[in-house]
Amino acid sequence: MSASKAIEDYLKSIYKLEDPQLGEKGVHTSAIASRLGIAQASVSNMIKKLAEQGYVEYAPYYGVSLTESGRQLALQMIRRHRVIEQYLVERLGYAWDEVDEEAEVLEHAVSDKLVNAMWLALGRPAYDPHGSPIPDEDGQILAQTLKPLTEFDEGAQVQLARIKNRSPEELRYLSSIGLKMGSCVTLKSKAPFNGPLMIEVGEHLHALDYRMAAALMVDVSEALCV
Amino acid sequence: MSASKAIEDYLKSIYKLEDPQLGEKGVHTSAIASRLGIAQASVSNMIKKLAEQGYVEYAPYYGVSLTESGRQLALQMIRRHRVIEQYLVERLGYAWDEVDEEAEVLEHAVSDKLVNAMWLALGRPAYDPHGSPIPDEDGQILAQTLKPLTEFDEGAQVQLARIKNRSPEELRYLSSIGLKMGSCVTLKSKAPFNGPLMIEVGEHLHALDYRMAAALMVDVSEALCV
DNA sequence: ATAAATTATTAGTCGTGGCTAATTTATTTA
DNA sequence: TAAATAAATTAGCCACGACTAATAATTTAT
Repeated sequence: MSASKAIEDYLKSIYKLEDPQLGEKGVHTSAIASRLGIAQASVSNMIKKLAEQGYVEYAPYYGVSLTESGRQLALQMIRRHRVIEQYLVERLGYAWDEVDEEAEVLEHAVSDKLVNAMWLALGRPAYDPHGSPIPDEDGQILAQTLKPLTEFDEGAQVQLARIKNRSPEELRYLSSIGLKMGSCVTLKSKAPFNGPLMIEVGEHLHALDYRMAAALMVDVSEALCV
Repeated sequence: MSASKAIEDYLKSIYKLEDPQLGEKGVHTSAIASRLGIAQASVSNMIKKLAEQGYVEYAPYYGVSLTESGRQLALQMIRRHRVIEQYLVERLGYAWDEVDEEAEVLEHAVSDKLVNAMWLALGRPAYDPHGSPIPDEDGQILAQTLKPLTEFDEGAQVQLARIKNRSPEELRYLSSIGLKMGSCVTLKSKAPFNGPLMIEVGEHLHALDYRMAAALMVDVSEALCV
């Protein structure tokens, strides 16, 4: 039998939570609960089931980690999500702030065959509309060497390569100031204490909240902008 | 709250069951059970819920019939299903025998917005890959004046306009003998007692089982073939 | 080292949507 | 008309995946 929507969502969440913290510790059930917006007790129960089915390993008070089988399933869901997003933008006129909601539902409904048909129709894209890499059919995912805009020094000229986890509203705002994938951004100044950044996008100056700037991932090899 | 997958499936089934028998009687719970492949007792319970929610009217031992709201929802599901099927064939290289299974799942996952985007991308098609009419956004559906091939006399030359409810295997067989939407078919002979029909499709002669022939809907205004 | 805070678990409940078995109601048929 | 058959319902069960409330275990801070 194939995994339920709930299981798919749990595995995807665990993957995303263990991704940044490089392997050191397991993912806490509380983190999963908060990410999925459900009660901790519900997570406890589900983790037990995931462990029984071989998707995760679990040690109480230490955390959860994905097994190979769990990681494969998580990556499959991420692939589905990102291919769908890219397809909606490229072929059905969606804007980048409209695709997440739709993909969140569709990823549980599409077959592998359909995902691959979309992926091929698009010419095997490597990235989704937010610049996130699309895992290939075997779950291989491109390692990106990106840094958040906030880590650059004043005066840096960089190219926008990816936007992480922003709400539709924030994405619309970023569009409205002219930002899109590949945009050239000049970092004019950084206010202290993680304050706002002043950035230049195509002749125009904008103040950007620190947390939003931290979601803008740009290429380390600067000066791709001409 | 929006309807669950189960409710959507029930309403679609009831719609399809009450469609041919023009309004006279209600749809029996046993018919619904057999169509959905579930137990009659389960249907009894669900019908109660559907009635509470205003989707159907129900009189025990008489039958179920859709209310206006139930009919709208059913037609919305049928529209989704058929738009998806047409999109898969036209834009993603699916064959007509492969689309039903995929659409059956996707119809519960796509938004109205996505269905309309697909429909517009296709140029507002009026029919799906099997020749079934696609309801418009308001649930209006084109009345077709088609008759099954079995009702024609020997010698009739007709054009294939629609194929009803055939399995993927049967659809593949029909493809393999050269039949597709719009194909010209000459009815050479009909064996008695609902026996097989001999038909000619592009110079080739084939014997066709009566029940399969009865699923081939052709245009009443014959001789569209040249 | 003990108190406080965090983390996790257990027990018991709920809604959804299936199931079987037993029963009731209608309809046929003999 | 009575018996057989068919159709529908009720009662009681199950799995899934959520919930709250109460409890237990582990860290962290004082």
